[in-house]
Amino acid sequence: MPRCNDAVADLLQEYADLIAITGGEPFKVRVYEKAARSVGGYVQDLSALDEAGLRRIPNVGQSIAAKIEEYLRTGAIHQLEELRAKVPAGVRRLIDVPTLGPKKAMVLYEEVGVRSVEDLEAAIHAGRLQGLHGFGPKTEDNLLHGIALMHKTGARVRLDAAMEVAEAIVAALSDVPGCVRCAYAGSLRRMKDTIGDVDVLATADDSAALMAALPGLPAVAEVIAHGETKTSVRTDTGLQVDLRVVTPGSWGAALQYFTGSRAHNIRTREIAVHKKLKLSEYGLFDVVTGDSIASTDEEDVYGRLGLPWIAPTLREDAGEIEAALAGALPRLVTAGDIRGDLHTHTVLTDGLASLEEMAEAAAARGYAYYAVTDHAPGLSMQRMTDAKALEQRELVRALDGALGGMRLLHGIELNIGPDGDVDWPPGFLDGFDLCVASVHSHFGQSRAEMTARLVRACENPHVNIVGHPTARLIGRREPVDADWAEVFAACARTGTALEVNAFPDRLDLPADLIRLAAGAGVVFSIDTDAHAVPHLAHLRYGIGTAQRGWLTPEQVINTWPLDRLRRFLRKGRRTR
DNA sequence: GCCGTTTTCGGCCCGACTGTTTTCAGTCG
Repeated sequence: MPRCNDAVADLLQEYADLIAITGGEPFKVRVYEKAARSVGGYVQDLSALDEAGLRRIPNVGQSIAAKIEEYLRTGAIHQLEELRAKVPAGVRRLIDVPTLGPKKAMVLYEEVGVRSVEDLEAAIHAGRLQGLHGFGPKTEDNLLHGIALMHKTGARVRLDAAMEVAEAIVAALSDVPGCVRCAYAGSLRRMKDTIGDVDVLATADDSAALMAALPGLPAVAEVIAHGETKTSVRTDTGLQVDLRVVTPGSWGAALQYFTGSRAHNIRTREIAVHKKLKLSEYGLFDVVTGDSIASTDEEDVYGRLGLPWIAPTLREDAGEIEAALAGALPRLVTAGDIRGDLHTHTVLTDGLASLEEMAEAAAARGYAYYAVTDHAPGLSMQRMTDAKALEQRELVRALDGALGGMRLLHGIELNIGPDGDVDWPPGFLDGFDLCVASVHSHFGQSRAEMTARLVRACENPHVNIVGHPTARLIGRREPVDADWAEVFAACARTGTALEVNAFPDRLDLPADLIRLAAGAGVVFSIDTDAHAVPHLAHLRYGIGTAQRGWLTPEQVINTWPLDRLRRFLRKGRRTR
């Protein structure tokens, strides 16, 4: 189940959306949005807090604390219910369409009677928006494109959202009497960047108790199918969950089968056929005698096929079978290899926690080093100044080594301007231990412009890491268009690392581009881009993405010892 | 509705971009 904080954050965000749609006070909208973010990123669980505790959360005052209390006590907020009564749920979903905000959503609802995204699409095709003030032909095109983008990701959900649901269900089912083992499989175990449905596998001698338990879990809204060994449900967030139960002796074969991918499974079954064997979810069998040869664990199943165990993140039939047969599988980077996070924020710009709080949490994760990289002034809304950066540096130096020996690096997240230049001149950049540089604007440049822009950033002797290189937001913004081969060549030539941003709505670079870049000799930094303490735990998604890109620890700069990392960060600088 | 080197009221991030306008509203980051 999502944390209570997340549920409250969702409600506050919904309240903000509904105020905006109904034309409420703009300041009020921002306050509720800020409160939602603060609550979502707050370390302590809300349900453990009293009124005074709630009010200590930034941007939560008397009124919002009262609403949170009401929710914790009754499960609802009456002011929110009143707004919900005024605005159909589908109208709120309209603002999820890129380029469609609250104002236009309300016009569409009041003037044309549009009550959902589907209504909007139909209205555009029927020409019912023509003549409507503020809706010209270009707007219609943009809306249709936005809707198409939404449909493309379709019902797929973000990796972290699926993970939360899966982990809660696995935990609950593991406690069911008779359950021997339980785990999630499918695309979630392969760490794909979006998840269509959650596959859960369990073993038990008698499946009945597990079949009965799943529909009764609190997050379940609807039972789609209900049989003896398979039950499918839909959660209250609309995510489909399939539970499959096999006997304990079939665990390995079933886990292999349900982890997939389909293409990988076809390959492994072909190998079985050539060996006069049959591979199914129940085991690996001798075709002639029908005897079970292997089934209890995955290593055994792969081993009897003549293969080493293959990490789930590689199972896409993207060369892993050939590599396995040749004994050439990579030693994949793991969370345990990571010595530090090199892209993080604090309250100095748009983070939610102080430098001390972030650093303490990083030290608690056992990091040897940790870089603070707040936004540079080019992102004007963040109001960074030279003085603020220098002041923060003193704080960083004072804390350096003080938290369990963890070394602190003072970094910055620069903005790569339209022409590839960055926020500060070389003289000022010399003072930072490292510079991440990212695209935050002008996403629609042509391929030639964007390529030149990124190459120029790499050629800057102060730019160490290109942050979230494609700038995609999963389901919301397409990656920028660039000649990636040229960009990767520039990275390799100049000693510039590419980021594997672990934030679940980014996962950027994406895995396919990671493999291409690695082939060009590029090195990487797996970072969380954390804006709050809980975000530091997103590292796992960056690790999963890096593994899907076949990365080894050697190719990841933040697995390196600090002295080696520092040599890399020196790049083409004049000093240090 | 929150907050405080502007401190219990008055201000709240702000500039770029787009599409639609003919001077501006809406959206985005």
